Amino acid sequence: MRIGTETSKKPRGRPRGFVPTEVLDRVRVVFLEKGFAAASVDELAAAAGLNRPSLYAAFGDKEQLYIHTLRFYGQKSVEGLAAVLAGPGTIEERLSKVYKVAIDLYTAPPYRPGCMIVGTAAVESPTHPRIAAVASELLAAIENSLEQAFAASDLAPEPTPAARARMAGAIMYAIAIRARLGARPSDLRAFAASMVPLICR
Amino acid sequence: MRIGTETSKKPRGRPRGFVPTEVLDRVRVVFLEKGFAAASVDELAAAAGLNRPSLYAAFGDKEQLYIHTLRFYGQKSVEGLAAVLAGPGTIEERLSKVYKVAIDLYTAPPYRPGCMIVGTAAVESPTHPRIAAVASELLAAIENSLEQAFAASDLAPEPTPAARARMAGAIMYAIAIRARLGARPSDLRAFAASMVPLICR
DNA sequence: ATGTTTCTGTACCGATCCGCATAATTATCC
DNA sequence: GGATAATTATGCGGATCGGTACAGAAACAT
Repeated sequence: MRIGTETSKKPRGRPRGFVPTEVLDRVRVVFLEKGFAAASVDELAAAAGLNRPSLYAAFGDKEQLYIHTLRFYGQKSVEGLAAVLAGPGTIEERLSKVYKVAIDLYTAPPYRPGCMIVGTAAVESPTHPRIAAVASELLAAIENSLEQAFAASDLAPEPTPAARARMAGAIMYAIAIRARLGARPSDLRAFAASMVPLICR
Repeated sequence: MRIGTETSKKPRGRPRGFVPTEVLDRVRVVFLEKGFAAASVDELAAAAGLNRPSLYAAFGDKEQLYIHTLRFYGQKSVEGLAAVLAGPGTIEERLSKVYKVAIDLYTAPPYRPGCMIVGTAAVESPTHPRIAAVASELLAAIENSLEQAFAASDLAPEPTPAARARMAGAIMYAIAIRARLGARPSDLRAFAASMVPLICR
């Protein structure tokens, strides 16, 4: 099995008929809607546009495919978060932007899927420790990125940047859960707007 | 099918060999560990100590059994929350007690299961709207209970009790998620301890 | 005792599950 | 062109899935 996302120069045999990152992007949609356990490999292969053996050859079994997808999703999310936090404006404005972007993604029709980590990875943790480890890493990366932004801001030293980051993260997870349970985007925006000043006070 | 938890006086035929609430309590353990999709009816029946047909006759299909279990779990959780909030002490002390009780439940070995609503119901929401509805009701009840406690406290009118309740709820959901991902109880206690003064400020 | 009603237990159903064995296909290397 | 290497496509296979039919068992009513 070749690593799913590597890009070596000239492979020996027949070339792939697909782009691994595109496959992960299509598979993500299914995992995000149904979760790991309820998503069948048949559905995943159909969504990816290839057959089961190709999926297995490229990414391993269902758990490994899910982990590849989760890492792919999580890495892009963390990068997007860092990009917004590194942008212009006060820390309040940037945090508001973070929540705005997140709410748009989390409430995208027709699934209102929330966040893949909070919404689908958490449930598998007790029975799939490798999934739990990846999800924990990603949440730590998110909160680390938030902490750096707070540390670089001109907010009061108390609460500490770490405490603010954990709080901001908690609000994000709450948004993700409520989105997945069907909350309206307007309610989530109001929720975020009411929390930002409390985090940045 | 008789309603699972009713307690009529004198049923006509052969009496049940089980107590519905005890069955729900045993089934809850399996659902809490594996989630709805990954828990098989065979496992559930074995954990409950009865056969599949008896489960179906008493509670309906797997989704209805899960909903019965979720309501049973959620109602007891809401009652426990209200009891702690109605107890003695300042609002800070009572909120700390709420988190302490929650952390103990959420990190109970060997599964560190977190909360059934956040940890297992959320993932099914896009594909099982009835589960989503029940989960939303329960979260609303939790936040409503918190809001009443804040409204009855002597905290400053700003932030509003509703905002404090949503924030306190968000912290609780974050604790549940981190517990299910394997966080250590001591870290969760430190997290809760750092958040209580921010909520009650 | 007889009949009625309800629950229990066995056994089965078709469908779906995940993973792979095998063979055909398509590329590079010599 | 021939050999090698990697991917694709077909299809199977054992297991498990959720749900139920049916007959036996245990209570009440009369």
